[in-house]
Amino acid sequence: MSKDIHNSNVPRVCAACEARHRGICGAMTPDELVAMSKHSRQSRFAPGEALLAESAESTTYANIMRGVVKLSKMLSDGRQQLVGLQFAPDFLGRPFASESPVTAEAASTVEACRFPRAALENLILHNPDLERRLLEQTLKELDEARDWMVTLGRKTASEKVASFLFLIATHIDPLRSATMHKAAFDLPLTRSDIADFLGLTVETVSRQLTRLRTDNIIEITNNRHVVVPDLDALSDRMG
Amino acid sequence: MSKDIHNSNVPRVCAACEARHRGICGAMTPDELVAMSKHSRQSRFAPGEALLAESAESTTYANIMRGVVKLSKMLSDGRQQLVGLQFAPDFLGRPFASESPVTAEAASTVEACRFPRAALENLILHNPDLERRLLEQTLKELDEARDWMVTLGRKTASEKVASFLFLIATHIDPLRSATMHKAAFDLPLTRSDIADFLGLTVETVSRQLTRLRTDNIIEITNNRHVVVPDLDALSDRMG
DNA sequence: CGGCCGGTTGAATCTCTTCAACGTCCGTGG
DNA sequence: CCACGGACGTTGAAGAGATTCAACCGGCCG
Repeated sequence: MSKDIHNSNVPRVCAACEARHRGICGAMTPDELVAMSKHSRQSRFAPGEALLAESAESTTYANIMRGVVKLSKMLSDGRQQLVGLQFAPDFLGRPFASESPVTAEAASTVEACRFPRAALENLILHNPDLERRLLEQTLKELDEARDWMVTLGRKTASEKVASFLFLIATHIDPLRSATMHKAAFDLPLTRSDIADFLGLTVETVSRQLTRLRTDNIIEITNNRHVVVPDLDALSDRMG
Repeated sequence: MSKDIHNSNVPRVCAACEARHRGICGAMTPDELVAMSKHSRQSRFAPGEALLAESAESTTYANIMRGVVKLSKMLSDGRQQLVGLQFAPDFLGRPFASESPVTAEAASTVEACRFPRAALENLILHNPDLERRLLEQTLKELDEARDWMVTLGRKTASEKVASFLFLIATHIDPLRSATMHKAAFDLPLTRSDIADFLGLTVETVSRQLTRLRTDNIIEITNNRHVVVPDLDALSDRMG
């Protein structure tokens, strides 16, 4: 976070940004950040607001600075499936394509740094590291998607819910260490979102959550706040 | 296919290769092909043979020249999920990582062009187009994975089987045009593989196949050969 | 206050799985 | 040569897990 402390060239917004040294911005020089920040604009999205629409034209990309974004796809009859969750400092948008293959909506309140497609694509031409970062994020998303395919295709309802809670517990706080055995967080998704993520119904999700609660694997207060006293006990339920 | 016809520098194996102008090789100059072909070696894999093992060290990458490769992941108790199918001229392997996150096995007889990790990674340093191709293939795989998540999470057994047949019908023959309404092919997967791809049991797959057959959506001979007289009728069953 | 959204719980239903039997094909070995 | 065993596939009957339908609760906003 302090690599730029002696470099007054770094734009103020970037110097203060959590994501400055991560995500694609981590591959940019101070000069490049200056160039980008001229085109970029920070904006805030309320839960439910769309950042990208499935198979719709989009002329901007974004970096997530805070909050959780849900990626989803829909069948013609309205059935919906969440195909990914994104957290800071993830890059949002489909490189080199004007159409996004997915819908992206703010799950919680989201702050994002948006910039035009062309600005990034020009920068890439001169900075191969940037393309490398994009490739690496895409590979990470591919790994996550494939991991989730196993959950969707082969796990039971209770294993799915446990897997979801574990995913959130380990991703929502970028600062928490991997060795901690306890976790506490607010669920960024409604029961209905969770159901769409897991390929289940709301009722099934609700039943499995109460079961995990009565089995003392988790505590729930206010419907949204979850405490996991022992992550190992939770992961034992993931199959 | 004839772009190299006046260029005697292109290695003979590459000039004859179906994938010469596609996949990552399409981004290589004749000189680069020469350099790569010094390190590469074509090999053949029988159905069931492994090309990569999940979370195992791997020092080679490969391009698929012919056949179908299945990518899979396994849970600790043995439950298995196929997370992707790859066809010529797909690139196989995880760029910039020594461990593959998935197992890759030949489904049908596969011919592949293998080369050491280092050879490709060195080449990438001098040829950004190559990295672009890798990014594009990764994005394509990500899109496919997310499409399949919808199938796994939200479709019924019969919709899943129809979706699978449609996927094979439209991917197994690289030459068929997208406008053709009829398709005929040999299934590259056993019923058990299909079940693992769809998150179902073999019995359910078998029942849904016979149902599609008695409904005259498909014809099956020899358990493996499938004729789809009307792809539109099939896609009506995909949900 | 009334209505709506998000969530939980119960009972009935249904889809898919499980368990079991059986058929075919094919390579092996007595 | 044919009998045997195993891999692959289909079909039937019983069972389990998730869905569907319905009722209900609490909080919030107009």
